[in-house]
Amino acid sequence: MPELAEVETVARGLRPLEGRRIVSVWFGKTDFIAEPQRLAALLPGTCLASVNRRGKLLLLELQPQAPAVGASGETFWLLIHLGMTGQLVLRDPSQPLAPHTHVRFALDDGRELRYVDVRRFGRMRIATVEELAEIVAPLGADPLEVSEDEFRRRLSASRARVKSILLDQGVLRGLGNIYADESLWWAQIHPLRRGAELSAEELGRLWRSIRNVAREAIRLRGTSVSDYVDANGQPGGYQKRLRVYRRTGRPCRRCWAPIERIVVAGRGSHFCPQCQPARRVRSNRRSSGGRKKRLGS
DNA sequence: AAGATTACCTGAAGGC
DNA sequence: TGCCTTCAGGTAATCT
Repeated sequence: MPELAEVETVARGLRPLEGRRIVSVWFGKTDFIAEPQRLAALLPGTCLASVNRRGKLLLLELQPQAPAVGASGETFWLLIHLGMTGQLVLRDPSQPLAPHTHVRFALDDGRELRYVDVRRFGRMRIATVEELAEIVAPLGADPLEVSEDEFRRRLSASRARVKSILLDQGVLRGLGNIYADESLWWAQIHPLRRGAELSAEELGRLWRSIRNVAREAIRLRGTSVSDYVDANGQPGGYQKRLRVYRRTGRPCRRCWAPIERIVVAGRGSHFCPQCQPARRVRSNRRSSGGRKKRLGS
């Protein structure tokens, strides 16, 4: 599943192509492309000026070389969202086409950038500067750049399940099901807990967990559980580090209790029932006096 | 009206 | 063996 770390890895793999020119474009199925004609008309002859990422969205900046009739000549962006099974792979044109190859960008160095997507949950479109600003505006904070204070403020503003909040791209951009589950395990927070009921300490743990998981996942070039490969067709390495994701019934790496799976926000959610209690942990039985009083508002 | 649920899409895997 | 059902999940649309 392409999330922050996978898309970042793909972006880094495409960055060496900056300065390359797109010679021609070939299309297969186009039902996941916003305006295929616009792509077909605008892309050929453009120069790839930069490769960037915003959350899970890839931004390819394209510079027209000789402004065509009717074209403004200004730079524009090719936006690519890999959805769930999308792949962008650099290949030699002589290599056989993988099934579900839907777009091929022929480059001026003789190579070919291919978009492959079994389920076609991915999206592709052209955007002007103004359109790009509109598309990117609703996205939330970058998990690696957000301050701890800002993170706490954003999460405690919602009464939704913390798992849902982490998946909400308008709160944080780039987290998906895998890294949400993994981060909650490291922070020892149950996925059904509500954002507004998390303590400052719990939110601090979650903030740090997300940063560590995201950084480590990027370092290991993403998680490959089903389809994900980078721009060179290579799988990532973070699947070896997974603590809960798709480990239902297997022992928790911290306490040996069997990992459980429930559905939250329509997504399989994996957690340790012992390390990630559904209710806030009572501090200490022996300190008597029952549960701690919450500070009055 | 925020929060929860469903549709989209295809292949793998499990049940009988 | 083969057919049928279920599951996987990012996002937009729809429901409550």
